[in-house]
Amino acid sequence: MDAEAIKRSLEDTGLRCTPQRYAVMAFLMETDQHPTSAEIFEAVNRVDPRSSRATTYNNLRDLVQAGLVREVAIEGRAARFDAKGMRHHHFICDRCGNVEDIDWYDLPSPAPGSLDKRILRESEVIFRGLCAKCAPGGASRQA
Amino acid sequence: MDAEAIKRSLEDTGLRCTPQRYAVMAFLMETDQHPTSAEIFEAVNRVDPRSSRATTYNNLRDLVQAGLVREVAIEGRAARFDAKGMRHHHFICDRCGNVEDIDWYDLPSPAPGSLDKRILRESEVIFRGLCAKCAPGGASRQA
DNA sequence: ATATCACATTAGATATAGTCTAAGTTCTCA
DNA sequence: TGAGAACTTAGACTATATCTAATGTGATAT
Repeated sequence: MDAEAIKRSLEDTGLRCTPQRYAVMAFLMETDQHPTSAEIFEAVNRVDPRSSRATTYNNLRDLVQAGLVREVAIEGRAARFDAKGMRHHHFICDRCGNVEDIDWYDLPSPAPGSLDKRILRESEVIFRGLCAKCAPGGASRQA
Repeated sequence: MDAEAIKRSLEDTGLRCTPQRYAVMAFLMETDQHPTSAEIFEAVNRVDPRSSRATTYNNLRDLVQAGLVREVAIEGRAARFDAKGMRHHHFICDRCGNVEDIDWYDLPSPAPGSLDKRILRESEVIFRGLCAKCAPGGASRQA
């Protein structure tokens, strides 16, 4: 996605396209690494040092509220962030904490009645388990 | 589950059945509220003040490691804990952060290949969305 | 043009959640 | 009964994230 498209997607949600906000969004769209806020802060300031930690947090909050970014909480670790592009599920490794995207596929609804009145957010779910590196026989590097 | 059964389940995993640890486990088994560590600490000490915060955290860590308890991370909030009884999925409300159990049902695996070498943990997943209270028309109390 | 005002950024203080340390206690088993 | 392992504890510490108050920036009206 080009600069103009990012700018438009920001403004479509009522957010100004500031250099700092743009940098966060652009970085999230070009990576598939599900970075933490600290990693985003570093990446943005590596290119052109011009965003504070507070602004990085502010912008991440705004982008999540605007529905452009998803935050993924992980037990005992910093939250990770993911630009919402195409619908997809997530997989989090129980051992190293890495987050991976899983291509979208339809999941059946829970037993009728058990989710009455609840609105599932597009039925995107989080799977847990051991990633390729951490599974027995894998390279098993701790992240 | 009675006291003896809790004691046995602890010792089966190699953990001593201390009063503090027993209290944490018993509280988690009798509630369906997915409490935070602070709530567990308070509940335990309300009955008989005899556990420190550090011990509560230590025991929660031990119980999670032993596979008797599940920790559920939530963006921007304290982790919540859940005694693993019968297999079940989880639902987390995007608005109030409440966690609900969803009765177990089989989910189809992701598209073949997309999880190569990954090991799904029993295919229990976390759904996201709006709970009954927070959905439009619901009572909408913030938790 | 420029005044105004809402939106945005910033450094640093503060809050919250959770971990570590070092000392003491209790259990187990030889 | 003594030794070592497992456990508990208060309080210090760390990590993550939010808040505050001052400053900066850009859109709009006049």
